[in-house]
Amino acid sequence: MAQEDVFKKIVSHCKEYGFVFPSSEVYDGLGAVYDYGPHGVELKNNIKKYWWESMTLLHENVVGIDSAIFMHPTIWKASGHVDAFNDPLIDNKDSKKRYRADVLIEDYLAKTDEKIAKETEKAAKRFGSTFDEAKFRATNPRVLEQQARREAIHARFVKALNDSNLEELRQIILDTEIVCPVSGTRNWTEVRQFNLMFSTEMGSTSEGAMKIFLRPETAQGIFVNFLNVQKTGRMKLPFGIAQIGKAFRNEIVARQFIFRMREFEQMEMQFFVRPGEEMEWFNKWKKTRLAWHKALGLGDAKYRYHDHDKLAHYANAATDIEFEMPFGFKEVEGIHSRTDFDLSQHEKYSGKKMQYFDPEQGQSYTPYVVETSIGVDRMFLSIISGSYAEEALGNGESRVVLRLPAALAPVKLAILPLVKKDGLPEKAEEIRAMLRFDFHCQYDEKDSIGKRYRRQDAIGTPYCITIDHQTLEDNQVTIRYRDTMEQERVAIGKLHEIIAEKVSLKNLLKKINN
RNA sequence: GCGAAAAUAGCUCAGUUGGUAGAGCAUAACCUUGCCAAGGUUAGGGUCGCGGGUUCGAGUCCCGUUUUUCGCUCCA
Repeated sequence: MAQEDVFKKIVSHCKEYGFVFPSSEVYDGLGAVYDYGPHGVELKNNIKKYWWESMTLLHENVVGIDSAIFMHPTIWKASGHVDAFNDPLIDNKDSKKRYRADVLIEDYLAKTDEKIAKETEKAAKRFGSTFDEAKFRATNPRVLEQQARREAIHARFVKALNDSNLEELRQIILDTEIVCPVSGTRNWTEVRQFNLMFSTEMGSTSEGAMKIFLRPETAQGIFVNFLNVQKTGRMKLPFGIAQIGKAFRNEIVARQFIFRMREFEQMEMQFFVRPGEEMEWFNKWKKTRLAWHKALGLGDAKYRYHDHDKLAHYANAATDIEFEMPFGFKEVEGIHSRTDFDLSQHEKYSGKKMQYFDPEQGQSYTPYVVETSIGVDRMFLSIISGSYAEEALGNGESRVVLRLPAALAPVKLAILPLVKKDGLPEKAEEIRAMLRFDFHCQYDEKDSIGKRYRRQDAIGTPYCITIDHQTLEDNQVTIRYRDTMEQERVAIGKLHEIIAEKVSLKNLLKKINN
């Protein structure tokens, strides 16, 4: 089966079994926004719990916060998002390709520099040892002319960027006769600004309203609370702050189901370290985070690191943890060494000191930060894709099964009376009453037992408990395992202990800690 | 945002040169069976994504629009 078909089936499966629905579906949906259904929200909550406990239980020096989505607008100037999330874009009408207008002009400037350098190099060869490069550049008319032209364009470019003058950016592209690398034509559209941050207004009167942004990442809520947490929690470096929360990005292209959404949820941890020790911690967290993923047992081969060559403006090292989705290896988590960029920026913009006094070193400094940032929704998708299987059974039949890690499954066990008479439902109800406070149970007496097993397979329920006539005599039930379809007879009194051991998050957490 | 394709029941799909909307599975009720789905009877569920146009008549043809998929582009 082709990979795209598998992906389509997973999307259908998510809808059909109440994991994920398109948002506002009765109104034709809203682009790239999705809702989680009854089983979806359970799975998602379990994922978040697994992450949260791995951070806060396994690390004494990692604490949590929950910061507001609304934040002071200057935060986004300090973080660089106001600039970096505003890309001026231009399309070539012939090739239908889209480019960043500023990148096109930067490329042109770089090419001009190259030309001048080549010219100079050629001259150097001609003149040999008597060549004076500075003098050549200052006197050669061709070079002078090119240089002057370049400087003029550069000046206009910088001014246009500062003024956010989109028409001028387009005019520069026209004046420099930049052509589309693909079509080779100069048939350009207008330059348009794309703001990747959502904005709204705070304040109920129009004149008193302040434009504020919905956060495009949760990290800044941690940075601006760095000192609050450090001081009130008596935290000593190194330490981390963890947060789970919604973030919003007005993506130009948002696609591939819940992989790239406009409203999404992040689980981020910012780890504050002494300057100079960041690479050590970066490597440590790289390992720890991969172990967290692998502990789920979806298959080690489905994960890989992807180190960044081009680094973002704040980072001095960056790696993605990628998962093999049905549409290829895709980023699920990013681990970044963010240096002291964020804290320094907030110090600069707020005018407040963002430093830590290190008692051991007897001095203050701005900590460096190692970040782990994971998308809950991407994690959800990776787990569903990694668990989804269509299996042929020996008897010529087949089943669809979600091999979810037991600790994350939305329903932990199904309680099934073999027939709905002879006192079996009553006995089943007794067992349910005993287990319902500890495990998410589902009771089902409809249809044949085989059919009910398949229904549970489809939502990933790891264990089914079947009550039969013999149960009434010996107080034993059958426990049926989702993955192997094997059955075992156990005493009712032992059920709690057996299930608890199998579905506990503890066992996952122990795997990472080793 | 551009290009291409698609949209009919919860899911997967059929629907003839344009003539009053169908199947399988799923769901609900009852009967039957009882350890790996698809026995019987019955029921509910669709203004065919939405809006316009052509036509006596549109699920079907045309235009627009929304959503989805793929490619381009972007991706902290």
